[in-house]
Amino acid sequence: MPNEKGPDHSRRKERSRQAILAATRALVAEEAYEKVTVEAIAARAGVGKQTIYRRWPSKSAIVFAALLALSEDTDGQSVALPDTGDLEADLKLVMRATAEEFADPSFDRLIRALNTEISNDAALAAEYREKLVQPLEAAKKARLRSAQDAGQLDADADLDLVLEVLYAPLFQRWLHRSGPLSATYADSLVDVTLRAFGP
Amino acid sequence: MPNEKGPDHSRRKERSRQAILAATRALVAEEAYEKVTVEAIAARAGVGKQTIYRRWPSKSAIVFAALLALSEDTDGQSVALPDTGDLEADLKLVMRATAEEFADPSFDRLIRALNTEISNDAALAAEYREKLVQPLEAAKKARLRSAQDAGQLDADADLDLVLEVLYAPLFQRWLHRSGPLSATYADSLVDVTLRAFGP
Amino acid sequence: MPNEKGPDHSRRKERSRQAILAATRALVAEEAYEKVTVEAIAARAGVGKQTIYRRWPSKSAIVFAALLALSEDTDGQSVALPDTGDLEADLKLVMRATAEEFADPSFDRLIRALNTEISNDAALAAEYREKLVQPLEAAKKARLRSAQDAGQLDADADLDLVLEVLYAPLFQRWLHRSGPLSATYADSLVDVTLRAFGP
Amino acid sequence: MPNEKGPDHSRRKERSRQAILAATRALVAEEAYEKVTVEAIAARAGVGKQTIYRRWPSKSAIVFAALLALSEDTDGQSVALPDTGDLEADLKLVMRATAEEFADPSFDRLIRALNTEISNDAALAAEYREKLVQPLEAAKKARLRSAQDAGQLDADADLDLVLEVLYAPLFQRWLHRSGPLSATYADSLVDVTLRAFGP
DNA sequence: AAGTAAGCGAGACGGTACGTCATGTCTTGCG
DNA sequence: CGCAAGACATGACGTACCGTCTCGCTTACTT
Repeated sequence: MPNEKGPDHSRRKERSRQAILAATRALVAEEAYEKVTVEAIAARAGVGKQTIYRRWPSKSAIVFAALLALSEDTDGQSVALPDTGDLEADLKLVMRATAEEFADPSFDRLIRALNTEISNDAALAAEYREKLVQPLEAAKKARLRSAQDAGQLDADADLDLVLEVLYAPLFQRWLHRSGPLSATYADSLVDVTLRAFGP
Repeated sequence: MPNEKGPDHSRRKERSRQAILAATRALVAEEAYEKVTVEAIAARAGVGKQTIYRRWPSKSAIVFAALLALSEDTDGQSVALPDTGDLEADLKLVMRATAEEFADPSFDRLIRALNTEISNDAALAAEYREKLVQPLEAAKKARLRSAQDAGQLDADADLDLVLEVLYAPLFQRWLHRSGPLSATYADSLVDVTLRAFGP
Repeated sequence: MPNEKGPDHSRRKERSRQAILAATRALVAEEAYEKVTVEAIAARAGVGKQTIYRRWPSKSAIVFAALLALSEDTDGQSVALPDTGDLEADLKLVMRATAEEFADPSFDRLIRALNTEISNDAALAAEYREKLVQPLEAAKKARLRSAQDAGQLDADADLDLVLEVLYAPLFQRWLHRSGPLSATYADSLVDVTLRAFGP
Repeated sequence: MPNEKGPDHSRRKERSRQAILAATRALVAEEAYEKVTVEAIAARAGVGKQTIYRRWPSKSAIVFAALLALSEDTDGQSVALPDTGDLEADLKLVMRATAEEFADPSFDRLIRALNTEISNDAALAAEYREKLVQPLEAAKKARLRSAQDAGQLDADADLDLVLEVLYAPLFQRWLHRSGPLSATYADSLVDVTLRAFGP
């Protein structure tokens, strides 16, 4: 039995909440992050500033929640990676898709904003890891473990390390804009990883 | 030919320039980056705000210049990596040193500030690559090329890719605080890289 | 003819009404008027804000109603001034009492609040005159008329003017804090008035 | 020798100060006082809000300063009342002028605002008395003293009281809108006063 | 005694203005 | 003449109230 004293305003709450998160995503996607103001979010969402500050303590937290909500929508489906039995093919598929994703300008701005926030706020970083990264990593590790069982990957390999070798170069290239995120590049990361951790 | 009309104010200029950069480094090292204000820098440096804005167009640029100046001081010495002939040993030495560096809190804040700026400003990112990253990468590649000549590394390996596999995982761990930056970890990155790109 | 559909909730209505007016008086008496908020009144009265706005259109109106209610309680008794036959003695009694009243701090704040409102809102001023001032003035004029009949006051005197000469100096001194509201002062106002309007 | 360390920015200061005071007077004259916002004053004056808050702590203080400045402009000339030797004629002239002044709508709003402030802030009231009221009262008393010397006024009369009897009824009528401020009314106040305090 | 509907407390909401803070520009007089 | 000092216009911040709007719950009357 829930211990809720007051009346239930959940319908209004939910409506304004969604309006705020949608407005935030729209603004972050279309402008530089520092130019996104809480006032602009409120105006775009058709909401008073106080309604925002009642729920979130800072712009970081709003942006974070906005992105979090985005992925929570698609939770059920996306947590499993393809497993055709061919590890190399499966990984290349995923890595090419990831590389393409980073190339989308509005996605780019969203993720840069997110990275800026979590880089400068350890608490947000922890929440980010727990809610977004870990579920995804669990799915990836499941695929790798299946590959280990099939003898396509060193059975003793540290899967965290495998994932880092696979993804970190792509991430760093994107963050520092230090090179093209081509399909070829995605493929070579898979090749390198398999050479390093192959049986 | 220098302008010989007036007195030589270059000494004052240089003195105030150094004071500003030092004050910036001190402030960025001791506080969260967003809390560092131009006014605080001016006050700490004993300088008028206009003297800062006359030289740099934005806070990003000041911070960037402050860090740039830091590494320019040690340019001559640091551009060469050790080359004992033992690639694995040399790399482990360097990687362990790098991992330790990231653990220093004031260095941590400086580099996080820098990363935030270059992640959100492509022009700064380009300058950063040109002035700081490329000289360092050139030195690293020189060491790798020496290893290729010695037959310790695949002669066809893409050295940019080698460097990414070596450094990007460490960088990502630090940025996202997703794991310890231990000597053991530094060593395994070298091991992985050598397995992937060994002859 | 009353609407006979529903039950009569007048008891609840009356109770909350009184609670609101009492809370308003208490707050206005104990704090600066601008710091009295509708929210505070509602909280103090243990009442929802809507219950207030259902009855009154503005804070002014509430405060006004609160003071109005205060004097309506004592209506029956207070509308007659003493008439001992000695005009001077009677007026001095009343004027001294008035002067003392203004000295009471909580009364002071209430009346200042009221004056602020009616000074800036002509409609409220009209209502104030009709409901509070005129009954009182009627009583005062009755006493003066009795004095005229007794030959103690010029039979042609404009009684409105007499009352102004008698009361306005006291009121202005209080409003502008431009001098003490002593019994001596009250007495001299009576003396002046009688000299001006005596037979 | 003044103890002023920094450079003298008095020209800019004075320009913005005058702009603020003028804008304040304009706004208070054209709208209800509660609807005058600091933001509107700043906008109208072409000035930042901070420039206002750097000088004055509250809206009251600005409005007060604005009105104060208004009368300080005309200080030199206005401090003397006419003295033709005919007290009654001189006073009627002044009282009629005063009554007319109160009828001007923009003056009305300004003075109502001022009265609201000084009624609710004792410190402001004191400053108001010192800077505006007392010089004026001194001038009025000088005229009355001249009348005493000429035997047109009781030599023992308390001049403060005389002034109150003369002006307070007019002021109260205006504040409470309790009657017309006609020339006839102005005249009767003079008549009453002379009857009360005549020789 | 149970049913019913008006009124209520609670408090979230869209807004407006507040007073503060940092930015980047402009001005003045000192050194 | 260049600089420190700092005032300035601008614009976002986060807070406080405003007056409006639901939401169950309470209450007083009806059946």
